[in-house]
Amino acid sequence: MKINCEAKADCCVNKKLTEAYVGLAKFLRIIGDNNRLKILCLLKDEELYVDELSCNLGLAQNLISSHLKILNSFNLLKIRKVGKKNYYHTNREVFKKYNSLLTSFLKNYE
Amino acid sequence: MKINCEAKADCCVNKKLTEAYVGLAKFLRIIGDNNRLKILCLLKDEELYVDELSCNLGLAQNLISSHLKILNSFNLLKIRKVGKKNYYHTNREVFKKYNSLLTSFLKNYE
DNA sequence: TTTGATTATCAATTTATATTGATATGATAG
DNA sequence: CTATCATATCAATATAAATTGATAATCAAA
Repeated sequence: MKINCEAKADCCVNKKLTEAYVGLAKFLRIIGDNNRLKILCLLKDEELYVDELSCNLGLAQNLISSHLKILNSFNLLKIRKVGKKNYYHTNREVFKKYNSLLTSFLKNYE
Repeated sequence: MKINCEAKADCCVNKKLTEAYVGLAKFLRIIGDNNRLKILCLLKDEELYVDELSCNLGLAQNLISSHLKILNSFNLLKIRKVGKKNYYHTNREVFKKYNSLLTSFLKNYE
């Protein structure tokens, strides 16, 4: 027996909505990594440069660097360059945006 | 020059906290998939059985089934079996738990 | 203007995850 | 029972992402 799928749900057909979900999924995967979560945690209320992150997390410098690049690719971070050092801190506006998107998604399940 | 890492941040040493973050990261990856987000979206306020999900999303039955298994592995869903059909709906308590964990994490960045 | 410090990049590898095709399982009606 | 519907499983493949090792780029001080 065939199922009637004529009336598809909004989240499957609404262009705006599906695009928002693609962005949301991407955001979730970007912060859904143990090492990136730790990086973000360290950057919670101070800015740190790469070697400090590397040292604190016990992870190779290039690994930290590549995770920072990934976080940066989503504009989750900002850099302040001082001499040789690159100080990273969080980009609160972008977090705010995805936080509210996520909140409105998750509140449907509470 | 060596960096002093004696005083590591809480999120790097606190056992309870780091474990919570491992769970959080896992949760984020589990819902951070486009198809699983769509499934959750469809299950927002009704229960559906596998073929309905498959039909609505235009995805193969076994693919839906495996995504449901993944969501289920994290207790995000509940099943109600009626005859041959398995109706899935969301497990609100678990969402609530991770939602609050996530909220308290993200609020640091607003 | 070379040296050391700091960070980024890159190719190679490993690990994780998603998808597909085929098949098995379980339930129900006849 | 047997046929069919609904779902799950499984091996194989494909895709994506993380990690490593080596090296390049960048900057500042000596």
